[in-house]
Amino acid sequence: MQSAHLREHNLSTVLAALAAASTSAAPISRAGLAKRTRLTKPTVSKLVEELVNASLVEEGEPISAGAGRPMVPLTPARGTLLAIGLEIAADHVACLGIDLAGEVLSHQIEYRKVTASSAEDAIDLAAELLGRVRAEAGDLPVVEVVVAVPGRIAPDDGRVLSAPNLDWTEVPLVGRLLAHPELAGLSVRAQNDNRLSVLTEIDHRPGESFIYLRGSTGIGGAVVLDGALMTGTHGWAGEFGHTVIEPGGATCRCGRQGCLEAYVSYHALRERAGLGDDVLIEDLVEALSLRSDRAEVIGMIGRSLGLAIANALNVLDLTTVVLSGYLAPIADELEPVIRETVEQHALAVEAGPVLIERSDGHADPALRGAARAALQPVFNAPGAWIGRTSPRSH
Amino acid sequence: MQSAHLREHNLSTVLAALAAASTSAAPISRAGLAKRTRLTKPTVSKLVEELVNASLVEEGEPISAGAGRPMVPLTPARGTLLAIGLEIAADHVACLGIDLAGEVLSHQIEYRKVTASSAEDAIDLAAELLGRVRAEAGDLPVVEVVVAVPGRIAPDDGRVLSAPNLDWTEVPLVGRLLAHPELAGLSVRAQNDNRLSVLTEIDHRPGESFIYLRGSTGIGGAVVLDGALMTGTHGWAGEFGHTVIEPGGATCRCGRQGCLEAYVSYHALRERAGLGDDVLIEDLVEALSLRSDRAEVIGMIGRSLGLAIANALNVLDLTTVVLSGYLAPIADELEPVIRETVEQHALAVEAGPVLIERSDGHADPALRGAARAALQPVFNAPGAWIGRTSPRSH
DNA sequence: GACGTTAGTTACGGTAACTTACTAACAACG
DNA sequence: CGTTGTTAGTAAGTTACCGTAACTAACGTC
Repeated sequence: MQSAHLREHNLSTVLAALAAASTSAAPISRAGLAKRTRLTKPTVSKLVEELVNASLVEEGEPISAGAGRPMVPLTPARGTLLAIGLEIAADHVACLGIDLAGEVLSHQIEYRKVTASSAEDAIDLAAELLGRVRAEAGDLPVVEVVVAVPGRIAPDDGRVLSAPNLDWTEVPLVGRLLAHPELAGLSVRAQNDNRLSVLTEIDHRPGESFIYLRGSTGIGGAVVLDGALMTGTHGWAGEFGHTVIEPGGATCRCGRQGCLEAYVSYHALRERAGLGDDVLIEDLVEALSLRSDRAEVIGMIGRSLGLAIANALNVLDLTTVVLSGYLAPIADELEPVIRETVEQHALAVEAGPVLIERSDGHADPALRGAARAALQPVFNAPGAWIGRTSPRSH
Repeated sequence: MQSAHLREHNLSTVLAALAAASTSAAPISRAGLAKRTRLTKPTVSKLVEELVNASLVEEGEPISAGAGRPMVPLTPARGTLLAIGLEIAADHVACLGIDLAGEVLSHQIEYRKVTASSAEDAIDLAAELLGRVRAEAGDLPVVEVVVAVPGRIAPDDGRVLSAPNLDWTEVPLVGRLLAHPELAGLSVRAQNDNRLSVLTEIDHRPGESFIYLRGSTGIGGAVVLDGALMTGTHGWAGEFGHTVIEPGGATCRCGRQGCLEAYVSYHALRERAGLGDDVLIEDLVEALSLRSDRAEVIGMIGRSLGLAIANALNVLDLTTVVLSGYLAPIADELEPVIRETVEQHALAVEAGPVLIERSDGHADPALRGAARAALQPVFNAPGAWIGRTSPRSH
């Protein structure tokens, strides 16, 4: 490491510690940061001074906590930078703008059916919504734009390889977005929606390691190691949907046999429950609850998930599973079935209990996660953003 | 990061780059290190000077390569520090002492059946062999001792939880070893033998990501991400042996059903081939090759492995698989079967070919890996070893 | 033997972080 | 109401690391 990078590294450390503290609990002081980062007080003061001058951090009113001089609370600056999340889903397009503090500066959503033929329209709409968000946020400097898509994305150029839910194949999403004037000169990335959803979960479980399973159209997911999202070669790590749970079993929409999704995807469940294709994902659970064979269906879902989870836990040696999406509302019922299956097959249980937990169901975690991801460059390299913020308004 | 750590960090960087260069190809010069580490020549010179003075690095005779001043080749110092690997296996106990250059300073091995009742004897023998190694190496300062055991080890205190191959359960291995005078004051760690074997493989594939599968008594393995061994919560990540490949299938020795090991472990194969339990692991492949149903057996192994591999590849999103142990000699025959199964089930194939490769069969990779692991502290924190080496002898 | 080239060193300067010692602002106590 | 103790934050000076620029060293080539 070169000495010039040392400052950058420490700036990043301080800003990250500051953000972590202010999301979790009470804001933190310079002295507190010094303790957490193991840097000295003068060093932290200098770094904080730099961050405050650059409008990346703001000081609050001094707070007295018992004896001693009151601390000056530090928080990520509000309203100085704009991070933008976009979401393209089967029935809507949305855009969310947040600032460094995670505060929502603007939220735009349009409900519209997105299909293969309307791909261009959806992309145009996304650009338009993004334009509205930028305007409503007061034309702040934009950190980055991250687009959530329910499909597979080529890591190099942001092409959507396939998004079954949208009926998209080979859509050059990022390229098309960049062609719009609203996005001129911006940095745009696309990501799988499930992988972005998990970012919201990571915020609530800093530094933890867990498997994340999300039921939406298919079964998506992610692997989180020590608070960091595992990527894999193509950025697809944690795609549990096509884990084989029964060799030669039911045929999956992907053409393979015995995939988890052949048993517990939205479509598989809908068909099994004898429901029409007009039942929304959100209503699937409720529709199931009306049926007499509910327990049986829950049991089937639980055993299928349990097998996939057990294998994943064996390979990864983790002990925590977080259920999200339409799995979250039935997590309590699924838990005993999954637990039984996991305990039959997973090795990790030898060392202690496996935790099967429910996600703290945030509204639209994918969109929020996309915006959070768009914030990341600032925390990774604060130095690059010094001098590029809008001066504080209030 | 504190400024004092910067030096340590750069020392580590330089030493690691130096070691990497000298294992792979021709030794490297100060100028070469400067290029690789992106530090400047004067900085590298200063750091190298420190390492040379500390007897961690040694200079060779200048080598002229075309025009310009000849370079001074730098290599990790030989015979100044001792890293010790121990191995406790079903039929032998061994000890290997190497120096920073990876050169073998002493190798001791005793063939003896190790079982539950002879656990104490085996540990005594290990300590004795270690004493011989230290003596033969000339009482050099010992970096660390790492013990390879074919079983599960508690990460906190080095207890062997279970080692089916040795018939051990709950053996306080590290504690017992430390009680011997030969190991007084040394740092001792225990590790699973398969996880240590993979270190030898990592040396040959620096920075790569792959799944490692090793056939010995059971099917062990490891997951390597960007050249780093994945640990998991208990240090068991990559234990593929008990991946479920057929729910409700054959009963495994672990008591579960449908495990991979229930189909392709040494015992399972031996029984299937109708061989007695006097066939050594090393001879298993040869014994199989004499049978008329060889192709069928290979097919069964390949399909079983393929399923486990496909699921692991799906979850981890990796594209390379390395086969080792008794799987290595039949890797060429297994490859087409595994490939077919993987292509039927794994998603990664959509993005390109999955590579199924054979390990560069080193002799006794577990023991060698243990010694390599025992070397690691020096590369991680060279500063701590400055002033603690034995002065060069030759 | 002058020149170009590559390896490595020397001298110097900038910068970041640490040490020490201070001031600031409060509570508790008598 | 001052004194004392405690915690937050600042100021000044020092240390140490690394980078820059310019050098020397040791070769091959023309």
